[in-house]
Amino acid sequence: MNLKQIIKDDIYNILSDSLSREDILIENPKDRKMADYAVPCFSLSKILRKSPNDIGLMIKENLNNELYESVDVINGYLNIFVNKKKVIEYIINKLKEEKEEYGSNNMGNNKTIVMDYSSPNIAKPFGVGHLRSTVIGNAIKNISEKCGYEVVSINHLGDWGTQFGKLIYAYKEWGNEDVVRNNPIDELKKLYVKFHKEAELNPELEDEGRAYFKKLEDGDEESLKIWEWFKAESLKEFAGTYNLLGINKFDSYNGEAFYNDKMEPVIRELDEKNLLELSDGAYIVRLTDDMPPALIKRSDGATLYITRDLAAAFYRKKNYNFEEALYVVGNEQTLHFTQLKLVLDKMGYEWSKDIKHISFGMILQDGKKMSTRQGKNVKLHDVLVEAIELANEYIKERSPELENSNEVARQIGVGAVIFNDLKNYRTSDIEFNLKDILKFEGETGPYIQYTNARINSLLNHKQNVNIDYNKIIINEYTWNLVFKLYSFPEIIIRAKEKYDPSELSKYIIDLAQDFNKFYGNEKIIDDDINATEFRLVICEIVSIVLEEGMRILGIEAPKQM
RNA sequence: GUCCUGAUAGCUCAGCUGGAUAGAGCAAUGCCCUUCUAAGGCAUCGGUCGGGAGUUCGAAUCUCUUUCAGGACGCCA
Repeated sequence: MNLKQIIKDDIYNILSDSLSREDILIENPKDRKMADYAVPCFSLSKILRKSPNDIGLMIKENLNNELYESVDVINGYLNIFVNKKKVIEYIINKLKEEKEEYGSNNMGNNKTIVMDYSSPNIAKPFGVGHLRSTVIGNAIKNISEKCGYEVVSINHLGDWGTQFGKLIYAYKEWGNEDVVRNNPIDELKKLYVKFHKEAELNPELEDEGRAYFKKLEDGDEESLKIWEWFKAESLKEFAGTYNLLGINKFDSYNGEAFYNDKMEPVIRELDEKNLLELSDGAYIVRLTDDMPPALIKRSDGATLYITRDLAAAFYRKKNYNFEEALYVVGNEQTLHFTQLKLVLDKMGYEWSKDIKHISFGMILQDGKKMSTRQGKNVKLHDVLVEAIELANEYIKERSPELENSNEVARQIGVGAVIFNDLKNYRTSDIEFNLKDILKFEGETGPYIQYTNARINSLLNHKQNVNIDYNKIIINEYTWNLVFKLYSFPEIIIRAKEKYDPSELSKYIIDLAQDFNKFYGNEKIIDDDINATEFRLVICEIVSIVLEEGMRILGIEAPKQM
């Protein structure tokens, strides 16, 4: 049952002579007291040459469907209230039948999406910056799967490139094996920061860094050994952070280094297609006039970011035959991905259009970009630990006898951090603010978790008797809440189309708010068994959608808290 | 300098393809736990939607212009 579609069809049947289906708009009114659905008649007024009110009245008189409870015409709007009992009964039955499958669709059946996300840089701390890619990517993966897509998740580790040349140089110059072994990531970060500090005074160091990367690419044994060591330490440390986050399953961890032996054929093909051009000793591909060319090979012969990404794109197309390839990478890399697509397009691959840069806003500090080079990046692990500690304090104070409180504290603390990152529009920059992240009240992850835990405790009173819908009285709170559930499938589709988890987060917050209004203004359990059961069934189906929404967002749902 | 984003309440942000009195959360103030989890609910306070012009029945939303902030801009990723 698609109410909007039904309304559209009904109106179309009344007016069909003079207009097309697309001319009929169905809106969700801002003020729910106005209507369940509103049809503005202003644009129809031009086509039909009648006043909006007359059109509304004309539709109203011919509208005849038991699904509508009442129809009014006000200020040029046709306001429709649907038959609440019918819709509620429909939603309850649907959710009881489909359970967590509710909201799924099959738009992606037999289609594969390859997703490149998280992708932290080896030998650097896992910072809050990479949290965004991880969390947004994970949510989009779940949303896509909900839409029937096969998703291949790739953690494209930043484990290759000039930065390792710099790091190896810094380690050999200033590093100490024992010190690094004791506390690898922090020490490597110090070395990395020191390198850039020194390089500011002595720019020749940049050349040293490049030279070491070139050595690495040429297979220099000592450099490779150091690199492998750094990589292993990093992965060890990252695993801890991923486990805390609860996002730790990727189909592939093939990072940039994986494509080391897969770039030559790409370069050859570019050459064969006469796209390669020598410029200042480097190989470039010219794109459009108003865009800098893509640098394929440095003048010393070493490869670059885009070279590896080209090789990766071919590898993925060949191995996964993707419908879409999503790159969940920050805003600041827009130019890189525009260039990547253009190069593929110039090579004649029409699937370049399926490559999509899912960009997101940066995490700012004092209004500016956080920079690892300056040592400013905040470690995600520390933030998570702090959030979990705070959750523990809440638990000690409010539910001291809670079992497995450590695990619940982890779920809550992490839920707060994840939700904080997902609640805003994907492309907006976020100011890093520990105070906001550590807020457990209001529009937060813990608010949603708390709402669901509350429902869970109510459900102990359920008796599983059949509901007599004829005896049901539906008030404003009940109707708003159930009607909200009705729009969940649309929200999933919108989140997929926009590649934006915030569509879902906003919905889930709304739903939790509607539930808490319902809960706060209504006594759920009373002497009337039929009414009590009805309210409990509503609680039950709300919980199904809340939990499914949280699962998609990557937030765990403790049963008690 | 060129290009791209953005600017909505004291703060953080919503506002779907232009549509009915611009909405939440936080902060502030006042209520509500002898009744289902107060991480909650209710109420009050708070806005010339950065400025200016235009498009039209109608603009926070579209166009132009201007100011401010951030980002990107060949050998980093």
